[in-house]
Amino acid sequence: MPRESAAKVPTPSSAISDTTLRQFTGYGMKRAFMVIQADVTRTLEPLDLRMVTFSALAIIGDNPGLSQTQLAGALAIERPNLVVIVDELERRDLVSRDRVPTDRRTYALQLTAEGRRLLVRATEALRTHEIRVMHGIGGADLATLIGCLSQIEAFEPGKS
Amino acid sequence: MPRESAAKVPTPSSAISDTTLRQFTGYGMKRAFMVIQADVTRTLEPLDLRMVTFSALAIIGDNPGLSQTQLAGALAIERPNLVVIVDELERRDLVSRDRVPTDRRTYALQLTAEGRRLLVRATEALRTHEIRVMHGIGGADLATLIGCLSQIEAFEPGKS
DNA sequence: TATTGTTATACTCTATAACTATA
DNA sequence: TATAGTTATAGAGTATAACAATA
Repeated sequence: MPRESAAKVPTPSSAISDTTLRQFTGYGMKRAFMVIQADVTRTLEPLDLRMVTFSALAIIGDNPGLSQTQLAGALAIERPNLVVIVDELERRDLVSRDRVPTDRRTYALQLTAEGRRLLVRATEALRTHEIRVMHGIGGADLATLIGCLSQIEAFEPGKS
Repeated sequence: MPRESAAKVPTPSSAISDTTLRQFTGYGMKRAFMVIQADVTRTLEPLDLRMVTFSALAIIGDNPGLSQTQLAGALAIERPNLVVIVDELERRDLVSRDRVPTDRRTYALQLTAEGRRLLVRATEALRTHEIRVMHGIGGADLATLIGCLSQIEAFEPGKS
């Protein structure tokens, strides 16, 4: 890949090199994730959902009755920030906050019927879109990709 | 994976399921990227660099003389937000803003000698850390991973 | 008229401390 | 005393409009 112009001259028009960053898989992950994120945002927009509100619905759907602290942990966000999210979902009648008799400090979160319907619609829309994004990737490669991601996610700074 | 408790009872202690989200490769990418991001942040901290300031140094190093508009494009951030970043790098004497005689509106960005030294140190530190994070992934799988990421990055909403 | 860098500003996300009510 | 949810607030990060200098 020869340099066409002398050193210290700005690259002709807009062909900027990122060779140094490209050596890092983490950089490729960021670039790829930005594409996915943009597609997810676009897909959820007509349903008036953001990535985090969709994720909240999905986690509540998988764990009916869980507490806000547990949900915050699953979403990896701070409890204070979760409050406004659950506020919005409750206001839109997608989620209910039910008092727990055995511990009146906590709420048991549930999807409402409308919450369940919206979760199903959003999940199907995202599945369709993800297939398009991953379209060029073969089945075996996709399995390898998922395995690699799990491996990375399992990394702990302390070990090794 | 049988449910141990009756429906609508909070999950015992803290074993929250994310089955619905796990079907999406994008979710796995986000989780994996969060781990990488945390490691990168920790690695760059002693060098007083953030992800974005390191990336700026790397792009300037690969494209000496480029303009701030070009750098903003390469980093995918808005021009106004880049100004404060370049301000900081210039104040720390890592980057120079040189006037271009042929177009006195633009600056030609260059790494200083100290900027080059810091870039090398940071790149080596990150390389070591990335090897640890990717440690469990075989060579062939890593190549597949990188290929998949490129494929995803190349996705365009319009096509297909 | 268009573009580069800049300022001001606003909006979202995220993070922390402190409060209340319960345990 | 400790915990769940909440409030207030501050700090990042990100986005847009508008300006001065220059083309």
